[in-house]
Amino acid sequence: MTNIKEIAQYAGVSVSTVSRVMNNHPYVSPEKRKSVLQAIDQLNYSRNINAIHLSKGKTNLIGVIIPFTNHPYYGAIVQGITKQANAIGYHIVIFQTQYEREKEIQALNMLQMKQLDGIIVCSRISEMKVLLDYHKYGPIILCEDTAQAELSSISIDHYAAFSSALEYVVAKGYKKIGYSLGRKKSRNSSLRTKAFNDIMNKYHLLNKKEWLFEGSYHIKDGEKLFQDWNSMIDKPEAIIITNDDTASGFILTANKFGMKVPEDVAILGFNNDSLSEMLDITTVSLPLDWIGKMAVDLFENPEVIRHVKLDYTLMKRKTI
Amino acid sequence: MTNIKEIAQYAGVSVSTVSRVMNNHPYVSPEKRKSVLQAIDQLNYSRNINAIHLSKGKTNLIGVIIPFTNHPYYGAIVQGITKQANAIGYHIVIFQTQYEREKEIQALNMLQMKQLDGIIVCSRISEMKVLLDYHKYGPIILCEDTAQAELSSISIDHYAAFSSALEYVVAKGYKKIGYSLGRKKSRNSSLRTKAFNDIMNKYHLLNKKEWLFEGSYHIKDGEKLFQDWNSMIDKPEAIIITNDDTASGFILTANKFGMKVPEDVAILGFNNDSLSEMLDITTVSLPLDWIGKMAVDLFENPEVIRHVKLDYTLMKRKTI
DNA sequence: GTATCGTATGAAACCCATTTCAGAGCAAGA
DNA sequence: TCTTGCTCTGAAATGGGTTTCATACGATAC
Repeated sequence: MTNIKEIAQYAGVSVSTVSRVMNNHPYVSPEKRKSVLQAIDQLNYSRNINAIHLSKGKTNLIGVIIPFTNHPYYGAIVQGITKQANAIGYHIVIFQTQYEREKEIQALNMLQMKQLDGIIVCSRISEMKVLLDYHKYGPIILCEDTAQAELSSISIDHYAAFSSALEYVVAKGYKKIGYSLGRKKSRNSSLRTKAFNDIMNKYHLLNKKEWLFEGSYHIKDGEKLFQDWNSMIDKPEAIIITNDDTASGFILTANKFGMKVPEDVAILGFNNDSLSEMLDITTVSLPLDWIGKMAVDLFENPEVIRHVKLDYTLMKRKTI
Repeated sequence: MTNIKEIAQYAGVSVSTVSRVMNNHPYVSPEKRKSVLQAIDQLNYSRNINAIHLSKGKTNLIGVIIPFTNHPYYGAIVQGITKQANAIGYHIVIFQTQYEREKEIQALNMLQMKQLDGIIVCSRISEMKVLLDYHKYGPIILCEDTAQAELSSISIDHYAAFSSALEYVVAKGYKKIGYSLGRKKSRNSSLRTKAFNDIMNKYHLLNKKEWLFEGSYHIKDGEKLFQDWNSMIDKPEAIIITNDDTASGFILTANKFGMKVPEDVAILGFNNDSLSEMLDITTVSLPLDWIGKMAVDLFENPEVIRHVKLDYTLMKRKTI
């Protein structure tokens, strides 16, 4: 591998001059620039970026922590992140945790060791104080509803979004209402739970423990959700399902069993996936690609800690 | 930031010894090891990985080139890659090209500049010779059916898979058969086209140009596909659709228009997504996560150029 | 005529670890 | 007693850039 020294020799200049040419610095005479360029071409030189990283102390790499790659919710966020990151000259390293804490720590360690310039946490496992601990090594952006003074965040107001969804269900006249979540203990989930409890109290509606369903991630989970619901003696008449994938699985399974939505059970989903559009699922549209874009924006301005909230939209369709 | 030198000083040893401790080399006396460990703890030291990368000449990073992140096909492959890569101590950098050549070149340049130890190309844009050009900088693994002597590859035998799908359609008695592709000019597509032409010739069936549909990627494309099909005067009675996402979009749209599958039009998909299972779509199951896993295996053994072919399975369900 | 400023250039310091090489000390085998 | 051979250690070379600092020169300002 030829290096900058050889180029300097070949071109009859100093390494500084070569470096200046490579980085488009001014103050290089046209003749020297030309001979450097020639040397680069002749010797087929390309810089060793690891040396640059070492020297500059940055890598133009952002770590992205997600639980799954093959999921529309995270796929959409990652899409948004990638686009914006590319736009500002960054690339992203994917950390697929499958909710294993260790994988998340790996990413944080890479921040500490300077392999990453920053981290975007789409779904968190560790406690907040662990993240705060690592924040000194570089910006950590949270995609969750938080008010941490030290960490910027970008999120949807899940409390409000869920509330408005539930208000809509109530307004439609449903009284026996259930809901489903992914992980019970995630930040988003707890906000939704709070919203659910508050609204149900407000209208003095029955809030049955069994009508909270867990483990809704993928389309297949919707199948299980239907079976759980179907095996109940006292069934909720409407279910707010945490994402459209699971909602779709529920509805398609229901149809197989000869049941109709919303006649037999009303469904309201989240995310406004293209699948939900196809199935005419009433859902709360979340601007996922914007979350990604904004996360990168926040990363770019680490001096200013901000908590950005994005808007949601209720898409009224035909499942409730 | 404290560095290895400071640790050495603090612990009263040489940097070599510190390095030995960090890398678990033998031949360090227990006392020195202990004092180094203490120093590390005291000064809260962590290695600068960029220096390690520079020194070792590798980064434990694999680039992955895909067109989209939010797509089940690539999501599944990436899932497989990530898992296996993690297992051998690697991380992956995503290059989402959206079929822009420039993005692909970016990845190749990062290989050249040693930011990546290798590249897995899930969907290629550039001509083969471009890739061959960069192969000298590190292993490039192709996820496509190729016989390149210099590059390892992992693929499904798309010719055989498509052929057997088509044979099945023919055996079901269909004579007017169409098919859809993503990009017409991709390697996989051309294999499918060849298979289509061969089989149609074999059975002396009509091979109409208009019955080849393009641009099938996402579920929404299925909607358009249906409309295209529906507006035809002379319609094919069966369509082999290049992926389950598009097939699902087609079927759901058809249902909205009051048409039934397979009564009004028979559909056969590819990939065996969970959505296809839900919708009972007859499809060709492709082991996508295995593609990912095998790609990493091939990357790991760059001395041996291999062309691995994985098996497919026809999932007979209810849309044909 | 002199002070000042912008352009141009190279030497050297700096970023930070790994790894080779040489040598020291000590124990076991001949 | 002498030779191997193993354990342990540090100096120095190596990987390859960026950037600061000092300096030189020509041109403009006063």
